[in-house]
Amino acid sequence: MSSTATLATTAPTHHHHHHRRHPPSIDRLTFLIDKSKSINHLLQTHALLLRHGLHHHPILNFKLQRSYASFGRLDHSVALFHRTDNPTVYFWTSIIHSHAQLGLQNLALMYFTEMLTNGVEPNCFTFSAVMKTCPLEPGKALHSQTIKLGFDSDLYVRTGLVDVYARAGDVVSARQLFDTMPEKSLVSLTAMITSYVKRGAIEAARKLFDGMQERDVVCWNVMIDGYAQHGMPNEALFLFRKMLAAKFKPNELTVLSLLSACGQLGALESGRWLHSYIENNRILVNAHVGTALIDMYSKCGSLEDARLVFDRIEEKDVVVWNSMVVGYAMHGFSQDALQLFVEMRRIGYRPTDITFIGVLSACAYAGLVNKGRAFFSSMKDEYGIEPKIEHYGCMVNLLSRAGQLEEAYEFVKKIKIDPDPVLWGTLLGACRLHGNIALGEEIAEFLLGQNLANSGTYILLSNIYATVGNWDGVARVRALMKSSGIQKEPGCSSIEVDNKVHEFLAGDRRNPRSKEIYMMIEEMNRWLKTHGYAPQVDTVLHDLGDKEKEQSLEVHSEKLALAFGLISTQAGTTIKIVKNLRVCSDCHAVTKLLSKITGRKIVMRDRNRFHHFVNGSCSCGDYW
DNA sequence: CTAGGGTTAG
Repeated sequence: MSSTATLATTAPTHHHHHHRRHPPSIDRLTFLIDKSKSINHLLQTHALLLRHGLHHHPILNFKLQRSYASFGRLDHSVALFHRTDNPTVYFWTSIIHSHAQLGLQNLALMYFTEMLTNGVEPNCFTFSAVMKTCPLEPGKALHSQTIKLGFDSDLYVRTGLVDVYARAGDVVSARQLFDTMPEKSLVSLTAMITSYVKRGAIEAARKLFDGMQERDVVCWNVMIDGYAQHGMPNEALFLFRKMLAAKFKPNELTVLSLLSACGQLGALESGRWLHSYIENNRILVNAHVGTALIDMYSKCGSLEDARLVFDRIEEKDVVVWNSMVVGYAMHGFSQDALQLFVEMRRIGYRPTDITFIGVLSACAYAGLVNKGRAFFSSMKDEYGIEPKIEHYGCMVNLLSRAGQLEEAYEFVKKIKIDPDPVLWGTLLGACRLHGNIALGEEIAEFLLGQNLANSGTYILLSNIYATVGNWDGVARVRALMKSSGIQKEPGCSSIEVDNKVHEFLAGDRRNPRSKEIYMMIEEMNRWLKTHGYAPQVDTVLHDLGDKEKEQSLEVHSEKLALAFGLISTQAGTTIKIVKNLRVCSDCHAVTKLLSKITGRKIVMRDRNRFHHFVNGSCSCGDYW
């Protein structure tokens, strides 16, 4: 007994030495390679092979190469391949697969071509490997080759082809290949669903999904993520509940999609629930999950939680840092954002274009014009990052917030990229804030002439006129909108109570507690009146009398959500509201006052930023 | 030896 024990605990090198004259069997070596737990294990087995002169054995060599690749050591894998004379089709396929897996598509294709040049016949496995992440053009060439060789009906090859066309956005060809498949599988169905989801054809995707005979976690993830990525976050959460009810076990990718959905909804309670789900189910909070959590907490208005997650992520990458910097910035906590930026550089992270989105918006919110300008030039000069339209957007914000509207305009005109509607919208918004009619009209006219105007353009222009009391202008815009059939995008505010997200449109009466909500609105109006508040009827676009205008303001979606928050949460609780558009100025003023009257902290997320209303004032400093 | 799923943004 004791001698057996000694043998088992002997170091591997000794063990091998002991067997020098009796080389380990091929089976034993195969086992060692396949069961390697670490790269070191593998290196030891490799040494063993060399010692016994077995390194030319085709199967062992092939398995060794595959194992190196799976540990992310493509360098070893490639070296081994190049040392092999006349590699078999298996070996070629494996080296192609290893490159494709890591997204090295050009190299994968290069090996494929080389293989053909060497007179080695590809098989179904080879085609399946090389098609992975292959672009459309070479994909089409592969397609005809498979037809010539009679492989195109093979389940795996065909699924690969569906995926090639799907990834290239050619959903028609993908569907045709899919429909004519001799046999379909869960995977091919998922590939087709993915194709629809990528184009935003969620209905079509859902139809296929609903018709599936069997499902697995991947297809659930694709469908849930489809909703999350296409502005239907509530549906994503809804489908997730179905997934749990159907007893499927969510994984890391599931929670990533759902955290994004919670962030979009501002659904803090659901987000917290997911966070505990992650912890209870041993899903590792790696950089990906960590980023998603930080983003969710920031967008749900809880920066404290975002920071806690940030501090606890062991292996932070630049994306993790970015999400925290951006989180601080969008809440207007500029100093924290900039401090974190300094810290990340000190540790040695290289900022990316996203980092500068955070840094520049932080400067804009804090009015740090010169600092922002300096960051903007350092982007290119110091870090070699070409500014994108988004960065110009930040600069326009920065300059116009500081009142340097003309300079912002000049800035936009000098941009080499074509300015887009969002950028012009930012500038137009600045004109509203500074009551600069002349520039506002110039921009709006330009946009109308270029056919770049959207409903936001009209609304902003009208708001500019309203700011300076130019009612003729307001009326003109209204007429223009009417004649060109432009509809205002409906404002929608949501609030999460008891794990459920409640959405409100203006004048909405769909909520079961509607009656109480409108009673609360009346109560709010009485409070406001006592405090001498006069509704900003002038900002109302519609052709209505003052009384009606007042009434239309009273039922803005923000106010309905706020009233619902007041009647359905404990006194003293922070109320968190998410709005799809910018906050209207009447609602902003009302919310400020109500934060004082009710003693509640109110956090409102609008399309661009957060407003923290506390005791009668807002963190945006009335500039948004 | 094979096929399908992902994080930060004006």
